[in-house]
Amino acid sequence: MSREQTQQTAYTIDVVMLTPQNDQLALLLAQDEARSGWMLPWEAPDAGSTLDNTAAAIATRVTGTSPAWIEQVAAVGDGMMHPSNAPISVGFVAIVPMGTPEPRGDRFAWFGLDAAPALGERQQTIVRDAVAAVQDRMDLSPVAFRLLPPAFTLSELQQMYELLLGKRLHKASFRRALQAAWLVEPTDEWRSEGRGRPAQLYRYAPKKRRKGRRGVRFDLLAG
Amino acid sequence: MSREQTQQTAYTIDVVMLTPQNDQLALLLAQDEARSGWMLPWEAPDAGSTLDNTAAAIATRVTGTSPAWIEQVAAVGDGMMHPSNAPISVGFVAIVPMGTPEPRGDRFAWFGLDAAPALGERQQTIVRDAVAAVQDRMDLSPVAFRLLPPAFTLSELQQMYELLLGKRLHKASFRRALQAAWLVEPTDEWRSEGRGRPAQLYRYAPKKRRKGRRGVRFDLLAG
DNA sequence: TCAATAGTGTCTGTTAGACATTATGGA
DNA sequence: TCCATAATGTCTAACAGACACTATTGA
Repeated sequence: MSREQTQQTAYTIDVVMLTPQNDQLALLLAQDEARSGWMLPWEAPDAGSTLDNTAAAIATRVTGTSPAWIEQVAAVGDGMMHPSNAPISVGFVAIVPMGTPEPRGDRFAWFGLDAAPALGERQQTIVRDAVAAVQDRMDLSPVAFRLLPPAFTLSELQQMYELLLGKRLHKASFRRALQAAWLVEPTDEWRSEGRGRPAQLYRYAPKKRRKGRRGVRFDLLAG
Repeated sequence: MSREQTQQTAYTIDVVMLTPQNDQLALLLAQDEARSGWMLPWEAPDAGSTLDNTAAAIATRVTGTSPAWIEQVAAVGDGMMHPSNAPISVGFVAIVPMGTPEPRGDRFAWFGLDAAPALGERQQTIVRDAVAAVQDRMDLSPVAFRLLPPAFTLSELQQMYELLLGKRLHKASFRRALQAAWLVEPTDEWRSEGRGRPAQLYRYAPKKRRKGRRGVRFDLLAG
């Protein structure tokens, strides 16, 4: 993120770091001294690193821990404002385990997704696409499990899915689907959480690989 | 695609153009004189154009007609060979209506996907991702309809879907799903295609918008 | 007539979602 | 005791896929 060179850089890598916080997603932003505002952490790439490596390095350096998941979202191009003067930026989403300590210094801070300050046009686009990408690709990747401690209750797991997907799920259906997918196994521990019946703890233990979804769906096709 | 400047360009836009041809997907390649081989059509961007506009312009110029669908696939980065010396390339997929005439000159040619000559590492990655992107996003976009003439038989439509998705579909289920989605309406014309009972012609006429797919699926989650 | 393709009806297994019920703790 | 939460069972509607059957043409 150094802007020592006033030189035009070829492109930047911008990372949208998300973490569960207070039952919603929080976004990590960096201070933009030049504009006395906030921005996504970004970097001009090192020659020789792959895009993914560079993005992962940014996430790791800023949060002090490895992201649970990181994936490219899209390249966003010209005609949009960006803290750099690079003609394009490649956006990444990273999901950071909950409870990650506040990033060092006051140059970074977490913001609730709804309470985040306005960003430049290009970074705003990247954030919007990043959240959509998480929700689209969630069910192809066991991200949720890496955001939880090794032992968790099924309610916690469901809440994590709901947070990442941005919608409520049906409890019985959720558990049936979990069981059918052979993803978790029960431990012999139970946890009492205030009121109500204690919940059994489970651990992530994928056993089977299922064939992809069947059939055709014409959902949303009418456009 | 001009390589007049030996200068390093910031990035390139590479377009994977696909069209139905002989019951399989065909890929449009350009001659690479410098390497006496073939390559994806690519271009260094104009300042001021968006990525999408540049990609669409490439597709239109090369094929002489507007693509039926075009979408960004991904940016592919460092450490991979590319006809340019740009550090990254942004890949796009374009679907071109069938029956598009051969591109002008002998600098371009269509190749069946399986019969295409080997490309550089980076472009090979882009082609692989492009085909996967078509198959992933097909059911969110009415691409298939734009590849067919305004009036078509349901068998033709199904074959188009099978071609784009790369898998066989069940006839009765396909038609039921079509009907449920209110996407087509019958005309009063019929077409006799050699043997067998003539098929009724349909036209694309989306009427309803359906809610997204429901529930959670944990398919493929065990990884 | 036979072969080939279009189009439809019926059955079955699966599953999402709704709802109800039991289980088990804390207040 | 009442309340809150966990966990599970049952019912229904929707739907994918299999299969069979009818319809209508060309050879």
